[in-house]
Amino acid sequence: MVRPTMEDVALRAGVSRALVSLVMRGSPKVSELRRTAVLKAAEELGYSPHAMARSLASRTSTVLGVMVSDLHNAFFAEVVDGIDEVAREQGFDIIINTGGRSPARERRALESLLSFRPAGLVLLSPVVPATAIGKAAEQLPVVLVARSSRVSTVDTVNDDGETGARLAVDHLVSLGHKHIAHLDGGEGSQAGPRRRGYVAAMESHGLVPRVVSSEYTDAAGARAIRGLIEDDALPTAILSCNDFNAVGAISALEDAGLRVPADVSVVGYDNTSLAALRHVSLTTIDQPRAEFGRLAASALLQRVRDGRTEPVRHLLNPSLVVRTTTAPPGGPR
Amino acid sequence: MVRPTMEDVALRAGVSRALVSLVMRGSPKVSELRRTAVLKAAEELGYSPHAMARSLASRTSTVLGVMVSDLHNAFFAEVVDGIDEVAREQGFDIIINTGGRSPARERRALESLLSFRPAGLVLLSPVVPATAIGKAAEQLPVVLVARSSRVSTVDTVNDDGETGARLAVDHLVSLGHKHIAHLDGGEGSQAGPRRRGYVAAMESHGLVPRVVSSEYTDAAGARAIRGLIEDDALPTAILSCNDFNAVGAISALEDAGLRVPADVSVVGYDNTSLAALRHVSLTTIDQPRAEFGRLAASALLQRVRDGRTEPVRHLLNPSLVVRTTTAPPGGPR
DNA sequence: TCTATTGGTTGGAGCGCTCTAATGCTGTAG
DNA sequence: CTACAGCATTAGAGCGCTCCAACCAATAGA
Repeated sequence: MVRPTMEDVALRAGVSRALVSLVMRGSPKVSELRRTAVLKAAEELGYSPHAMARSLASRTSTVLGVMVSDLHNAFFAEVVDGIDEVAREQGFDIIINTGGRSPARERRALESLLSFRPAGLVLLSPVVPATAIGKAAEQLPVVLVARSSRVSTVDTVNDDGETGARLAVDHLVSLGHKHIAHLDGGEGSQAGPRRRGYVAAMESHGLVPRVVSSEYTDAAGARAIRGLIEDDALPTAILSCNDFNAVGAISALEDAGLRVPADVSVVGYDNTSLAALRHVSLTTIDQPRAEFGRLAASALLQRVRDGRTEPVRHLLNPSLVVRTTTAPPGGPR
Repeated sequence: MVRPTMEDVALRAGVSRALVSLVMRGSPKVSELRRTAVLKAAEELGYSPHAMARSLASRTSTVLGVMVSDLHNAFFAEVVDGIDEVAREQGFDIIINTGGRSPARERRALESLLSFRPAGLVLLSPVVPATAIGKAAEQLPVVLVARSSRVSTVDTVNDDGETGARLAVDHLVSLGHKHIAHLDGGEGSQAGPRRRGYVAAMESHGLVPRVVSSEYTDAAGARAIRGLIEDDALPTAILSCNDFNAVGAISALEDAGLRVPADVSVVGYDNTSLAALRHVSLTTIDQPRAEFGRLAASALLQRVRDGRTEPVRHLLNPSLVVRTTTAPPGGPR
């Protein structure tokens, strides 16, 4: 239950602690003889370096902290994949922490992450106030993903929600739809740009936008649809704020005896694995999630190693993924 | 970009470093006067303790390491919630790391986690060899979730897959089904117990078990169903190895013009959020995931703080969740 | 022969903290 | 007036490591 230290290895290999340190860090200025002796001793003792002591002594860190606001959302998993890929490539490790979508928990998660003094921090769709982010950014490089910021010291990586919404509207219009409603994401992150993009696109097509207030959940999507049906105000096409919402909308439509896409077309947003399920097969807007992660990690590493200081703002282009929930009004011909 | 140290706080508050340390750890033997002075100085400097230095000096850690084999699986998110809940309660933080279902990456993730010298380690459904786990267990308390082990030094938390499969079979039999096939999970974790439970339950009902080889994905579920249809060997009910597989099976059934549950009943396993979607509404077997996490964290903390040494084996009872994909053969009456 | 140079190796200081033992300082009893 | 608690406070060592400067052959150049 007690791990060997460098001292133990040094003793066993008959060299000094400093030499062991050099070997562990792969220094070229060690004779082959000593190197093998040290490695052998380390192996025998089951020694592996103490990352904290190392980082304390060297005043550097090879760890990137990642705060995931919601572990349940598969969106973040793919972003983390991207971060992990780049970090690993560059010899960095990542530690993850979760905030559970609550500002208080997220704050604590942030504190905890900071207490490890990582080289940098990636915050995935954080809900903490901007001031907390600004404070963190005073201490180390910070990148925000799926959340914008005016703080000039942090980098951001976002998708262009306006473009994404426009893509969806254009697709529906090209199929012949004129009555297209948007179930919006309320206060949710990125809901604003999507809503704006929808409205702008509708207007540019000379159509009347109709924004129905909703949320990022399937229950909310279903509720919104039931409301539309009650008001006898069902459009021929729906643009949901995200995939979950879209799936709820589809359920409610089917419950009401309507067929998708024959009677109503539905478009989601995010292209989660849910949308790709054969059973769901949702037309949706894809965001390059792994690319988000790669860019975030790269941005961090640029600051850490190349000492970049001017902020970077990545705005990635979403793309349309056509599956089987959209068709011309009146059904596929 | 440079964080203040205890020394800085001490200087500013006009006290010694040791006193600051006491205040930071909430020691009662500090006068109110000094305490407020120190806290004020800390606040002004934006000081927060350096977790690594602390853990190095105290030779203890308040961090639990969690290795998640696959971040994309929502199953793990809920287990982590449970771990987090207990850990937070007891003043521990958690750091997460991901292995991406590859033994090599997982090994590296393990190394990385160990290098932080956490108080204990939770491995969620790890795929690394047992020897690697045994080695880790020599250095700190280790708990395995969703993976069994014969290593006597590690604790385990699992669901009783045999019972779960039996629950599903009993449900289908009680509906009147006699031809029930199992799409199995191959080499997947926990696939064995589920398969054994299915076979035993079928036999105990005097029915002929039929195990169809499949995998834990929706594509595999669909493929298995297409195979059964081609062979003209479709049963009246299906027990899938997990929810994903079940959803794929349902798609393939519907593609073939069959109705679920009118023509074929389908039961999943895991009760993921997917199953709960109105659109899917899958009858499935629930595992108490958050409870897995809570038990895992508790087991760890017992070893860490109470010094327990005999291993603990938790085997939790799954339960049946009836939704709308099961009905008597020939359709609901 | 003496001085540089080079490559390998080492002692020691110090990273930011905790912990133990010792210190100073009251206040009360002898 | 000394003695002795009892409490708040502090100096100093040390956690496992890195890093710097010093050191020590062994070789090269003069």
